[in-house]
Amino acid sequence: MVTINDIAKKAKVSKSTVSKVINNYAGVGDDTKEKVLKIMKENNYWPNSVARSLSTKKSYTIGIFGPQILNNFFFREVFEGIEAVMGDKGYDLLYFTNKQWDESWVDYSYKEKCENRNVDGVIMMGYGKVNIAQFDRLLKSEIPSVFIDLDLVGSNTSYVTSDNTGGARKAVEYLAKLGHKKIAMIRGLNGFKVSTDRFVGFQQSIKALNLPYNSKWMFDGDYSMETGYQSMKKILRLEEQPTAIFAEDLIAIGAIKAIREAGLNVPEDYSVIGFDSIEVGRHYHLTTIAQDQIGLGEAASKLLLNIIDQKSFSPIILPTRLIIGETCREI
Amino acid sequence: MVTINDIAKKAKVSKSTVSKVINNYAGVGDDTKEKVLKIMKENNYWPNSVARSLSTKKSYTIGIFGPQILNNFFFREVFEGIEAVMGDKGYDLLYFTNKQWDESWVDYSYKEKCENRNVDGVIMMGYGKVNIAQFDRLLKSEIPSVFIDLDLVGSNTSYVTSDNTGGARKAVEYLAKLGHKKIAMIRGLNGFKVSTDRFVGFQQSIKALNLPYNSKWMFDGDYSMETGYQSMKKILRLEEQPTAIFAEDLIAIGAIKAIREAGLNVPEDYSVIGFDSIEVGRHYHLTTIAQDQIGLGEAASKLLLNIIDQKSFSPIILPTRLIIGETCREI
DNA sequence: ACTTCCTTCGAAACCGGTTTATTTAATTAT
DNA sequence: ATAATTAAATAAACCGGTTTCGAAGGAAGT
Repeated sequence: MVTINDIAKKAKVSKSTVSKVINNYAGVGDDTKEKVLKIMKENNYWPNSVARSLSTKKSYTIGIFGPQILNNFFFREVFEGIEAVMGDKGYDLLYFTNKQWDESWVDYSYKEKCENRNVDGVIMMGYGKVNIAQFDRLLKSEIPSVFIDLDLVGSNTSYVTSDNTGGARKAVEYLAKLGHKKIAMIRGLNGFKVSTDRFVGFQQSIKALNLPYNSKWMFDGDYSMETGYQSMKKILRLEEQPTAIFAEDLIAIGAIKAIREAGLNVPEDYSVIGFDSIEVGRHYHLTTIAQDQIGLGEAASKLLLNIIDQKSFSPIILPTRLIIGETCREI
Repeated sequence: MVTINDIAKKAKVSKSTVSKVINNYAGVGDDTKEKVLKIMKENNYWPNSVARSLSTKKSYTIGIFGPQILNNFFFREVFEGIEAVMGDKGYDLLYFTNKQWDESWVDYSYKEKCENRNVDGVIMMGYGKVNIAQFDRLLKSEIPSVFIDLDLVGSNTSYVTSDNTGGARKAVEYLAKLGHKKIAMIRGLNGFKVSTDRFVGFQQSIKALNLPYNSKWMFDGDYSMETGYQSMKKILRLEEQPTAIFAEDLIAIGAIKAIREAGLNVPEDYSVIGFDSIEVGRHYHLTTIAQDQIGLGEAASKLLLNIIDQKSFSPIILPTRLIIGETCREI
């Protein structure tokens, strides 16, 4: 690897002078500058980021924490949005794997991992509301951080999320507009803020529109087809039947599967409306409340860059959008 | 951030002693060691990876290059396999974004970016066969690298891929077993090795089984539903019709869409067999030749670790597997 | 011709670690 | 008691950069 010393030697100048050329600082004569640039070019030289970040404390690296986000339909798209914005600004992305730290030795967590790698900021995603104490030290630290879908704020922390409550209201209002009154809801993990918010929105609309609320129509589990499938099977056995199901996309798809297996159909026998708008849902022509996943990633990135520059810390709430597919009908 | 100097000061020893404790080197008395460890723990201290990698040349970071792999169904799963193995071994993943380099200034490419970030090795994926000259400098460098689906070897380079030729043969043989003789093939990007290999396997089987080959049944495009959709529309207009279609999953799904739009059905009117086994295909109950995406990521990671340790450089070819769904029928 | 003021450049310290070589202290051998 | 050996600890150099500060040299002012 060619270093700044090699360049200095070849150009017969000091490394400080080379450094000034690299950073385009003043105080270097035109001739010298040109000579150094020429030698840099000839040797394919580029200053080593690691060494540089050691002294500048700026690494042009953004850390990403998220358990199992790579095999998650939703977060993969968010990741894409992050890449777009961060790549544009010259940042690379450091994905922290879930390596086994010897927790007994030292309380080594998000904050320490970020400091350890000198990341300029970090995006946190895929975390629930439970056990948020684990983020305490990060929130109190100097490290700029943005949470996705978890409303945490701190000295250098903010968050980005979709308008989950409003989105859920939209879903209920749409179903109501189609004439549905008896609406079931199957939601994902109870400890996750997003699902709680959607449940709140659901209840708000039920109340506002004066629709019946039946606790037997409420289910939760995880964000899987299996949850939808099993919950729908339970619904199918109920005496008092709902006419519509509201559930996150993957869950909704599982529900549709159960409905079809029972010899019934969507939207003839049940209307189903999803939430998320993941790619798979489109193949089912699922009517759904769409989030803007890529937009979430982009917004999180822009917010993080703003925090890094100490310009703005305001949380961002993105609107949702009703996408009419073929899984709801008028009754 | 607490540094080695802070610890040294608090423990009243030199930083070299602390370093020896950190690395568990000999030459430190038991009492001293214990004292230093205690102070490290009390201060949540962990040695800074950046500084460390500057002197050791080992960063515990693996670079990942891949244009647009995040919005690609296939590579996202490969990524998951990489995370599993690398995370286990204590490596984090550095995803290189496609920032705009000023190419006019210096020939700054894969090799330089890797050196620049001190990555211990790099996994390259999503590249075609065309323009492989861009990898020349990387192949000749010291940087351990593994290509996925591109058969490049070098002083510290090897590759991992699926048995695409054999997989394609399996597809044709299966269709032939079901009685199909007229088989169309729609394949992805012409410049990509994987598609070329699959085409070779296809032709081998056609010849071996003495089936008719019709160049009008051969299409290429990219790895998209649109390619499948458009190609299938052309097939539907052909005078001499094939009875089966072989295409990569996403393309196959596009073809199925075109078939259904034409008022026909799968497998009644056409049998369709895919290649890849991406998650979406499962929702279509697609019969397909499955690759092991996660296995590819795992194999690439293990191979890379072997190259880093200078233990083994042999390319790895993973077998494929026929998954029988509901899109092929006997005729 | 002498001071003053820029401009250009390099020496040295620094970032937070590792590593080599050397000093210091304690132990063993003679 | 002295020399030789060993173990423990540190000083200093190093990794590849940045940054501060002072020196050297030339131009301008008087």
